[in-house]
Amino acid sequence: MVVGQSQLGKRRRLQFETAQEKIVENDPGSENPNTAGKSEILESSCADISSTSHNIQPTGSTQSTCPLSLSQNTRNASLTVSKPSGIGLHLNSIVNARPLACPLNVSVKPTDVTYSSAGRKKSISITSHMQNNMQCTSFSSNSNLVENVSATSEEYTHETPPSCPSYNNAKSMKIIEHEDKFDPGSLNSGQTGRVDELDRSNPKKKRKKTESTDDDCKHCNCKKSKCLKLYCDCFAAGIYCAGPCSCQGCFNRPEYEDTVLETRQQIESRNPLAFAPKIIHRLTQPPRSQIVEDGDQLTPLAGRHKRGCNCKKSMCLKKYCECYQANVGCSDGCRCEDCQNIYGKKGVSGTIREMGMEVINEKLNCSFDDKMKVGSIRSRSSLSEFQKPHNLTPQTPSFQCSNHGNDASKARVLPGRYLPSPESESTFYPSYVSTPRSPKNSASFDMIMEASNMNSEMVPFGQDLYPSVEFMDECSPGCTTSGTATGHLTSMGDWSNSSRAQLLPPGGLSFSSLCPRRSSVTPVTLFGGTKLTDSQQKSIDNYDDDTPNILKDSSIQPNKVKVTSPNKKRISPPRIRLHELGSNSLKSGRKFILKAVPSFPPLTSCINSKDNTGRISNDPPADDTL
DNA sequence: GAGTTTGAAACT
DNA sequence: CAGTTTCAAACTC
Repeated sequence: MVVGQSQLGKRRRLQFETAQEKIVENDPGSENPNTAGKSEILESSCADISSTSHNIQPTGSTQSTCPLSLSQNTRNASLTVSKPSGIGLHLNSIVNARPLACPLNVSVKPTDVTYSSAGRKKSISITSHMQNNMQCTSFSSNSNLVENVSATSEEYTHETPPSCPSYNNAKSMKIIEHEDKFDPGSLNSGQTGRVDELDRSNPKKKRKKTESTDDDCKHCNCKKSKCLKLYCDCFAAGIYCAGPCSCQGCFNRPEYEDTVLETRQQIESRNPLAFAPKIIHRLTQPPRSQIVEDGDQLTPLAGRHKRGCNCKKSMCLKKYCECYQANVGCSDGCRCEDCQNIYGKKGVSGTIREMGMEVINEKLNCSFDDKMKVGSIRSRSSLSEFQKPHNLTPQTPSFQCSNHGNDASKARVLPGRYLPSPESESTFYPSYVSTPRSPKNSASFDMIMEASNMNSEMVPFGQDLYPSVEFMDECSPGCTTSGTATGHLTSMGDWSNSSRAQLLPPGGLSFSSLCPRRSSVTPVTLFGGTKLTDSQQKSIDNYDDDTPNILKDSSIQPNKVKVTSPNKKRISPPRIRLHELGSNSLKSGRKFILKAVPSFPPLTSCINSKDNTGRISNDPPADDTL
């Protein structure tokens, strides 16, 4: 068993978070002499876990795993996270930080979720299963994420930075108190951890080591930015600097959460999607023609860079190129010169997009509701299914509508598009955005991404960038395989009735970072079921530029389902590729958005057929017709 | 390990 | 919006 030091650092970071809980009660400024020892213990346990737990474990498992074992007070993983009050979940942190090679599989048992009090903090006992070499669960101190996970009662692959606590919300950040006081002016982040101190002396070594071990946890080496700019990988990823970092004068630390949040807001005010994932993955398996040879492997052009690169000299063949680094091909949006990106040269990806659009047109044959439902189901199932290695095999997904006799020809064409509420989706999307550094797993991961996300090439960016309503489905207990269905997203008021409700307090998720544009389920007619106009296409390419800031903040009130008036032109993702996942992946039905879209054309084939299959039968028919 | 190159981010 | 500067990662030696 080889445990990289970076991994140790990650573990330590986990330990950090848990330790912080205790520290908060005690003396935040004093170092706990026991911490190091605990850390070591934790590391050992983690190492054991990581070395042995490569398979996804049943959600029901109550054995504590690494992160949980970090808990100082309990055997079970007791992770105290603040209950966010509408503060943003920094999904990006999860997204970007996660290496493809080490997906974090976090399963949470709803029953394990408990609230310690009515206050902001709540204690959530979670059962976390590590997959591959995941060292820690990165809940980002964001209870929402945990909540969502719990709500799903479903194990899913959560792509998070293994060791880096994200500071999605200020409240949660406060929970995280480092065991030592940090002096931004004189210390670097490495000083926070004893375990890591040994590892941090040489950032470059660390970097190489990390690369060699597929350890993609963010670790910066900032000197001047104080880790408060996007230059800083940690900051950009929405995580605190910690163990592996060798930054100097770091303010990206829990102690300075106010500063961090303020800075973040400032940056977001400039660019609402500054913290959004840069790489947008495609939903479906690309055609053979879209697969490029990558050595012995075929690397699917699983996505593309959101904004595109601007390489001048690297020819997109080095990691200077963000596209290349992300293992995605360059697209027309790139301004690179002499592009030689092995994953796809500039201009090629445009073909993908065009193809996607055609598919969209073809697939828009299901009614909106059907699509949404299917999408929800698909997404849910996709998460559950794809998280399982055996399900990562590219299979021929079947569109649910078509599977049930709902051929495109039969299905009604519903030009409308719907924007899932940010609340519902943002929590997860980042989870599926991969980082490029683990090419060896990129294929499977991309599939996951594809399963969980709309093809960026095919849908407006505002859509595919985020998980969308479907993730609400993921979280919907009623739809989960675990059968802990309780909440119904259709009525947000039902939160209290379900574990999900408990987990997703009305208090609010803030997806400002991730879903600034999503207002809610909003029927739009932008795509009308026909070919996209140039402007429409352009909007796709510039999805992140037109998001009103207010949309970001609007998501702060999660308890309210943001039912956007149809007049509001939020482009919703055409769930065209939901079929790709295959009908068998459908676990149950959920009508989360139906009430939000009251005046929509009646559902028919897709859902009904789904009901016929007995998979989606729990929901009242009324919802379907809403 | 130091220095250089590179391109994103930030600034003007 | 374009040009410039700053920055840190990637890369080279």
